[in-house]
Amino acid sequence: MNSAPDHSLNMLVRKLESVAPLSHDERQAIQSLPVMTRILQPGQDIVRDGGQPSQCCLVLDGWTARYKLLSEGRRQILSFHIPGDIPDLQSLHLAVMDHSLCSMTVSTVAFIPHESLRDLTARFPGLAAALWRDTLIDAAIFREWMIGIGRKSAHGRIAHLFCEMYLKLHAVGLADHHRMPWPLTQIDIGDALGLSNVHVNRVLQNLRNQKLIILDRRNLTMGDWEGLSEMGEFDPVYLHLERRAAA
Amino acid sequence: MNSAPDHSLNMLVRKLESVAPLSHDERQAIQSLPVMTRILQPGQDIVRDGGQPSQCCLVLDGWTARYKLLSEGRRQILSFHIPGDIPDLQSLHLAVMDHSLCSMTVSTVAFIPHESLRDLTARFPGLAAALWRDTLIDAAIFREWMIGIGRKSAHGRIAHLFCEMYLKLHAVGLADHHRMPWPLTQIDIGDALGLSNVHVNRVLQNLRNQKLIILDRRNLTMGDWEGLSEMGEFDPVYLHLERRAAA
DNA sequence: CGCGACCTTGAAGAACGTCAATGGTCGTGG
DNA sequence: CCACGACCATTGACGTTCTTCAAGGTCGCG
Repeated sequence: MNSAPDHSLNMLVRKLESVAPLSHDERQAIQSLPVMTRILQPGQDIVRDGGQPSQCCLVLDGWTARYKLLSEGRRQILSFHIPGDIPDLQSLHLAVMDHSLCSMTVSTVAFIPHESLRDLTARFPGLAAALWRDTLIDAAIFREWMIGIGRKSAHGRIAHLFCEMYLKLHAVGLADHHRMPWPLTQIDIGDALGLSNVHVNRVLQNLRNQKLIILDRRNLTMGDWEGLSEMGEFDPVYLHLERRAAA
Repeated sequence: MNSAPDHSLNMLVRKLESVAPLSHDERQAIQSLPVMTRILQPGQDIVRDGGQPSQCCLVLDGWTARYKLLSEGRRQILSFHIPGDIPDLQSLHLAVMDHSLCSMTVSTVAFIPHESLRDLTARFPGLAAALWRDTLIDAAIFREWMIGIGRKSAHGRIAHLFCEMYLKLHAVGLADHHRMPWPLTQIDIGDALGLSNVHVNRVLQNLRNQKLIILDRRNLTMGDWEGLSEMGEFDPVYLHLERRAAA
């Protein structure tokens, strides 16, 4: 148990500041949240479907994913999360988990007790609004995925996922020059987009042949942003990344 | 403009009370929110993709839906909403709409200014939490739809939708005895579940032949709840309908 | 009566899934 | 250094679910 005021919470401060300016007190209150940090191996469950967690999980390093298992080994991945995200923030107000959360890579996560977060949101309505907003963006991303899975071709879905993850990573300084780390397997991509791994493989080869992407050694370079975002009908409005309007 | 304390806001009081007990002051504060009521014809847009609404919409009567249009006339319906829902509550914290909202039937809706809601949530953290929770359930339903569209057969998806809508309607007293109003066309169902209307038609016929449903004159009877929920792998946990634990 | 919206039906085809086998890569341990 | 195993990518053949297109048919309503 590590309750020292280390800098793991700076990540949260920066995240929330990216959408709304924080007062000194608010910043202070976040910094003094109790946290417990853990390092996870790939594929480890953090919270499980049906569980009733008493803490939230802030991702400090690595990729995590929410998913749900169905009969006969089918799996649907619901979202990918990168440093700065709180993938199970909904558990603050929904007692029982309706899906699982796991690490996709070696990850570092910080756990924050619900109790502390509830206290924080009661004392600072502005922070409550900021966290609420965060879960709303989450929901917007779910909607966008639904649109892809429901109405786009495999090519479109994959191109869209690349565009989305690039912008998310770029926003926290983890990608640049249309190049990003890509730790996901083709099975993972398929489970996220409702496709078989075989079909993902074929589409990826096709994208490579078209020079739209270069994908090797867990790194992805987008050779043609315009082409990919058109293919995926990608419009970043749903990510609600606008810089704060008021300084 | 109708700011009289009519009973349209009772619907909201009841909704929020179904998850958390409200204090007298909180109830009072809700009741005195300013509202403007409107009656809509089927298929009318309430808020449009790209818009920046300054009010939220409480459904008093009828069904509404959120949707997004893509190129070549493709449409993905993202959710259906029934009386008591606030389908665009996310606009309180996300300035620009990333999808549209429209009426599916003749509907009555009440508009509540963002300003008033923001004031309400700043004064009553408990109400903020209750509304927040409402948007979290929304997100849980998105996730569940994603699972269906991504990993279930057409039969499973349709059966699941029937189960979900029945429980939602039942919870607000609009359905009983496994019978409910069903105002949606087969095209609507297809656009919600990522299917063509032709295929929806064939699956519905099959469900009828199996005596799983009776569907006529915009009324749906579920002949075999067990069969349908098994077919749709339906587990209502994600609806988070649990009655309040504390009295 | 006629129109529009919806449902139904058939036939053909595309996109994607399943199954099964092969090969590549990487870390581990002998 | 090499052998091994685990996991992942790749390939081919084949099936199936679902889509598309096109043509009626039904029903309610002005």
